[in-house]
Amino acid sequence: MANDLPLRRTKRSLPIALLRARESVMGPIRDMLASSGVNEQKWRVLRVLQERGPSELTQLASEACLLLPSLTRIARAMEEDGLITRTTPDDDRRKTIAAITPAGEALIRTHSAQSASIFARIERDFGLERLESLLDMLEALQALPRAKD
Amino acid sequence: MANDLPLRRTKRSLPIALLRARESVMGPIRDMLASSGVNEQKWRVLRVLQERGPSELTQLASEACLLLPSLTRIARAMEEDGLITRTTPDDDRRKTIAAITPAGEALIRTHSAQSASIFARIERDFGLERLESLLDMLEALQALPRAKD
DNA sequence: AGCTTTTACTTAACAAAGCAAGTAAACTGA
DNA sequence: TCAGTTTACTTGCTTTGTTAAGTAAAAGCT
Repeated sequence: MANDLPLRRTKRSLPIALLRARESVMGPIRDMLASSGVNEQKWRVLRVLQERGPSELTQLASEACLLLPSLTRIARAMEEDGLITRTTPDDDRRKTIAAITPAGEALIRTHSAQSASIFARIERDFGLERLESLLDMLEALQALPRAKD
Repeated sequence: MANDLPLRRTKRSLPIALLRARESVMGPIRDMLASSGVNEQKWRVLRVLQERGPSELTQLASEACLLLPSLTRIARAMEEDGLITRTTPDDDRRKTIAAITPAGEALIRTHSAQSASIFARIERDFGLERLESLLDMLEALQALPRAKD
């Protein structure tokens, strides 16, 4: 119905901009983790478990931005590496509760200074106010009602 | 050095916010494409070729946010599907030039109204000014100097 | 010209993403 | 109580991401 598409003139693509920004932010983190046997996804899982405490896999997947099939496999590997535990609660044996282990917490501690410095750098170069504003917008974007086809 | 980490109190994570925002934006597009045999990546390749015209694979990969090995496979599949052509220019036979075919353009046309309406919806719900501002910030974030470890 | 380096991809190998289908436990309603 | 549904995962399969190694053409150096 619009006789002029929004993308036509500016050529700026939101999906591409999000991809590139993500790559910029996660690149240094990937580098940081490269030596320690955990990847970005496992790092996210550890961080969520540390902050939220023991969690059901569905909730954990949602908070770590992983699909359940991915988390199933990642969690198994992390349990084998001793970074997390998985237990089935007696009151509902469909569920699996994941929890971080001392080894997992140690791994986070190992990298916490470096991780903090990466984000401090972004905060400094990008500007704290601007960063807060960006986070606000990203959250708002995410909260937008989903279009139905 | 900071005695209070920026992430501590707010708990807002830029990587996660970027992931979630991307999922919000791309979800509807993935749904739209689901029926037509092309995925998100192939869609990006088609869009770039349509906008920029015939392109070398390296440049195309960079603009479509793909690594070259991924693009190699995707381009082969798309050529087999008749969506693009690949030619080797005589003046530099290392290169491969990809170009969109009429069938590829037709596929874009098939979805252009729906795609436009998805972005129009975002523009309306999110606000045009805010969206422009978000794009500015994402570009600035991406342009930040990369931290060296 | 002949040798090395650089450029532009391709191939290979393996982990991870994404979708669909499967399983098993809990719930729900006759 | 028992079939049907929902919930919470798990498994299987294909494609993609990622790193490393390989190939072939062009460019640069002597």
